[in-house]
Amino acid sequence: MTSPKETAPKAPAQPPVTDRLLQQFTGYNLKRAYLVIETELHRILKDHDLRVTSFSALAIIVENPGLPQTALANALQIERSSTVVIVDALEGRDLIQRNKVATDRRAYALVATLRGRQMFETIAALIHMVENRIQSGLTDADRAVLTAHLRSIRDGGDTTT
Amino acid sequence: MTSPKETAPKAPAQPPVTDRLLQQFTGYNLKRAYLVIETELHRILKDHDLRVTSFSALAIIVENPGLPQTALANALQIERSSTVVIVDALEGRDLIQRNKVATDRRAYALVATLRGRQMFETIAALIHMVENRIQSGLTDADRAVLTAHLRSIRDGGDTTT
DNA sequence: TATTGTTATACTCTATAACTATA
DNA sequence: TATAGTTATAGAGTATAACAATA
Repeated sequence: MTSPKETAPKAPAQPPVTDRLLQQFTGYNLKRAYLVIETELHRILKDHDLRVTSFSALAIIVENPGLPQTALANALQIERSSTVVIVDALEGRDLIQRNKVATDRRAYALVATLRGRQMFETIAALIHMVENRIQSGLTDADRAVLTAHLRSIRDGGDTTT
Repeated sequence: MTSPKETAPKAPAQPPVTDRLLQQFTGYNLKRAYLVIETELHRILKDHDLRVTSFSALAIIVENPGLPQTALANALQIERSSTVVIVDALEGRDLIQRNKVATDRRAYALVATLRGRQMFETIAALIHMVENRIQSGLTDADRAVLTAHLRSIRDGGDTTT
């Protein structure tokens, strides 16, 4: 394998260079499949001036009204200090509010505004549409099998359901 | 749904906040499954002081000896100027070389050194092991189905093979 | 005039550490 | 003493723009 053809012919400029090896990996196929959805996700979020982290924050706040910033940081797996910027931005756009907590005057209770909930619902619907379109080549049975397999990989083997 | 329980109880600090919605998406399951492999990949690469982009660059150069930096930039989907830093680092560690091109004195022909090829092979073997371990819960048939499904998603529906 | 590689610079995202006000 | 949120700062990674050498 890998015959030493050290001499390069010309090398076209477009997308010629595919790395054969990486394509063998399931991880690579997984990534490529995920990238299809991620790209669509980015496109949708861009229309609403959100990045993935901001949208995740919004989603978490919508689904967990009243949580403090530290819990948000844990959920997003980022540092507390980094949430400040994100929360600032969401608050500045009137998508969420920092409410006072009666029992602990250090903490904030984060809640989504009506506007925030509406934007979240809108985006969620768009994502669902993308999902449906992308999965149009799969039957319901296929989809179930796929989900089971992904879960199996995620959990490190097993499942087989 | 989403009853307005705007009052927050206490909010535990650990990993309590799961966003129900995101978990419905296949894209999310895809991401979680991919993250399992990506995490392992990062761990392996860290041992060799490489990041994903650096390793991709090395892989591409190993598989396409002699390609110029512009082609590498295209393959990696980054700017030409950004390849300079990456190529500098790989060259500084004697993993690749910048060779002169007789026919075009502006360009370089990038080739991996023996050391670079060996490191690449070592890492590739480690990745294969991770793949095998992670897929241990899947039969060969399962794996084939999974790959077909991933391809289907990647190509935007169809395949059904 | 266009292209290869380079440099200088700026921008985005995140982490670290130090601070404040509470607890 | 510990914790919630904040600030200032630094770092990693990448893009943009201008440049020299060559085509």
